[in-house]
Amino acid sequence: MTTETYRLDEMICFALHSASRAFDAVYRSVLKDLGLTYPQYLVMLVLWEHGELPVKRIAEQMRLDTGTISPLLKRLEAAGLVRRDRSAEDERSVTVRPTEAGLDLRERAVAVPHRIAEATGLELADVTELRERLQRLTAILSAADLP
Amino acid sequence: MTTETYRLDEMICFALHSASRAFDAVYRSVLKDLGLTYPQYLVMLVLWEHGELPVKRIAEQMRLDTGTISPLLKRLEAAGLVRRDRSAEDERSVTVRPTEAGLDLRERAVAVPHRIAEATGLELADVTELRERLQRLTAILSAADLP
DNA sequence: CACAACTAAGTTGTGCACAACTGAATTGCC
DNA sequence: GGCAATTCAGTTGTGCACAACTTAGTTGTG
Repeated sequence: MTTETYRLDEMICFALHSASRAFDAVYRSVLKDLGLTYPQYLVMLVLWEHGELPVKRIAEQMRLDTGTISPLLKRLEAAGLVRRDRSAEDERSVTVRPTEAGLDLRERAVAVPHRIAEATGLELADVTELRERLQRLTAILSAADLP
Repeated sequence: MTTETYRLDEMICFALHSASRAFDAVYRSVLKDLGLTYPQYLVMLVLWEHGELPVKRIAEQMRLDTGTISPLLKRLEAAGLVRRDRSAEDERSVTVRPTEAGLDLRERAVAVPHRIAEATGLELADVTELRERLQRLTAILSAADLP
C-alpha cells in the first residue's frame, strides 16, 4: 500500500465499507420480521448465550462504547425484549437480561443464519478464510498507535 | 455457512463491521489534521480527480443515496471546500466543484495514503488479495434479491 | 399540446458510532 | 479513616447511513 492511488475501487477501506454495508442490507432484510436491527440482533445473541450480562461485558464483546450501547439497550427495553436492573453488589453496574418476550424471540431467530446463508450463497471455506483475514487486519489496525 | 454458530468472533459480518470500524479509526486519526471525516475525504478524492461532478455521480461512485450525500456536501460547503451550483442545462441537477481552499487541501492530502500505510504496516500483496475478496463478496451480497 | 412517468436533489425520522463529558460508586493507598 | 484515582453507566453533540417522502424539473406518449 505504498502507491498513491485513490480511485475508490482500489481502496481497501472503501471495499471494507461497501462490503459491510452490503452485508448490513442483507441482515436488515432478514431481521425485519423480528423487528431487530443488526446491532440489536448481535446483542440479543450475546444475551441468549449468556442469560444475563452487565452492560460492560456486552460492550466488550461487541467492541462498542457506552455511548452506542446505552441507547441501543434502552430501545431493546422499550421493545420489551430485555430488562435492565442496577446490580445490588455494585451499584455502578447494570445487569441486562432477556424478558420472556426476549427469550421467545430466540425461537424465531434460529432461522436467521440459514436465511443469511441462503440469501448470500456463500461457501463455508471462503467465509472462514475471509473472516480470518479480516480478524488479522482488525488486530493490526487496533494495535496501530494513533496520535 | 450452513452451521448455526452465533459466537460473535465467528461471524463474518461482525468481522467486517469490526475491521471497517478499526480502519475508520485509523483514517479518523490521520484525517484530523485536514478537518475531514473519512466519507468527506472520499468525496474530496472524487472531486480532485474529476474537477466537478453532479451530486448524482458522486453518490453513484460512493454507492450512497442522497439522504447521506446531501448533508455531507452541505457540510463540505459550510467548511468552504466545495461549491454547489444548480446546473443551467438541467435544473434538477446540482454540480459540485472544489473551491480554491478545496484544491489547496489536496496538497496536504497527498500524504494521507502514505500515513495510512505507515500506521497499519500492511503489505501490498495482502491488501490486494483482501480487497478482491471483499469486492467479490460485495457483488454477491448486492445481487442477493431481498424480499 | 397535455398529462403521466420518471428523474434529481433534498427533507424527515430512526438508528448506529464515537468523542468528550458528567455523576455516582468503588477501590487503592497512605 | 480519608482522599485520590479508577470504574461504570449514561448524556450530549456531531456525523454517517438508510427508508420513506416531497418538490421541482424533464421526458415520453397519446
